[in-house]
Amino acid sequence: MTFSKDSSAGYLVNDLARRFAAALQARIKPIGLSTGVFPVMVQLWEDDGLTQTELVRRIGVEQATMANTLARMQRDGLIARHRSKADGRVQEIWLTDLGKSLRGPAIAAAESVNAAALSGLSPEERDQFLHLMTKIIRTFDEGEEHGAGPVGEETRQT
Amino acid sequence: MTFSKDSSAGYLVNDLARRFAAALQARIKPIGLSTGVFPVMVQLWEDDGLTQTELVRRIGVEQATMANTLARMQRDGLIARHRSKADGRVQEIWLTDLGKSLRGPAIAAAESVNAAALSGLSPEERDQFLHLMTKIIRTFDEGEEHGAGPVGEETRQT
DNA sequence: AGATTATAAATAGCAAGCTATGCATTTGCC
DNA sequence: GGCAAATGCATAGCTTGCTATTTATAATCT
Repeated sequence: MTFSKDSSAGYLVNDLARRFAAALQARIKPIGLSTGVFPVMVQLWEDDGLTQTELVRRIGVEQATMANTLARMQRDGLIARHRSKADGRVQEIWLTDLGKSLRGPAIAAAESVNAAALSGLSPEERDQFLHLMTKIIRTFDEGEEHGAGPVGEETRQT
Repeated sequence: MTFSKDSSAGYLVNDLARRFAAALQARIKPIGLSTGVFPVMVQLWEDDGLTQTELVRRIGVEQATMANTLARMQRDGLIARHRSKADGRVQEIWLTDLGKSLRGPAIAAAESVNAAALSGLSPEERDQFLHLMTKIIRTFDEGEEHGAGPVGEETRQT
């Protein structure tokens, strides 16, 4: 019984993710961004002044990961954090002028990566691909809902 | 102009990879394995005694990443490293008895993750999905061949 | 043979993900 | 009003990836 990496969805997804990340990194590093920072910027370009909790909710990363990412972003002059007057626990995240200015080139870079990566597929295949991924993500989400469903943890049938 | 994460291939692939990794981690952690170690084990179960360079070639991770992963694997008693007599620079990587013993459960875990993740797709859709990923990976590879092709670096058209 | 070049592996240092834990503030309840 | 529970962030410490550099051993080229 051989485990073939070329027919394992998990293996291929992981491989693909690393390639996408490397390609994006190559294109946005010159303008001072990185892959971890990118999704946060996307949200802030959409809605500036979000709280950390809201960013966590939208991006789906752990709170601690977000805290660290925001710290690097502040260090690099992309954002500023201001304590909320309404609630002393909350930090509001605001883009700096620098951060705002990167929107155009950054989005162009990401779209160019997507376009290049999918350039070997027909338009129908591209739709199929996005559709299948969305469907699989939904399956994962369902697993979580009913507390450890099919994807979460092994359904023990001892 | 809005960048929608739900229609960005890169965004979805990254999301999916994290979910696959988390699901695999949940299943193999109990037997003492982790996601980074898994691909190395798969190769060694196939061909024990490989060199680090050969593992790097087969798995497609950087040499430094492999060196660190192997160090952890040795620390955790999964492998042993022996200097080659033929070439004093080379380290041969051999599974310990513990390492060998994990093959069955580990592969079962990985296959169960794949099955669960794809459980919402029809058999045709699953084939499609694997096929599309393979095709995209090939596109990335072509990019590298002719030194910075479409996916590697931006074709500058100033 | 000796100097240079090439190759195998290790190490340093960073990013980005995770879990677990701690600290401060707010909310809710009596 | 005051205390317990909840909430928002930060910190510690780990894995897994990366680039760049260093060290040791072979190979190659006069």
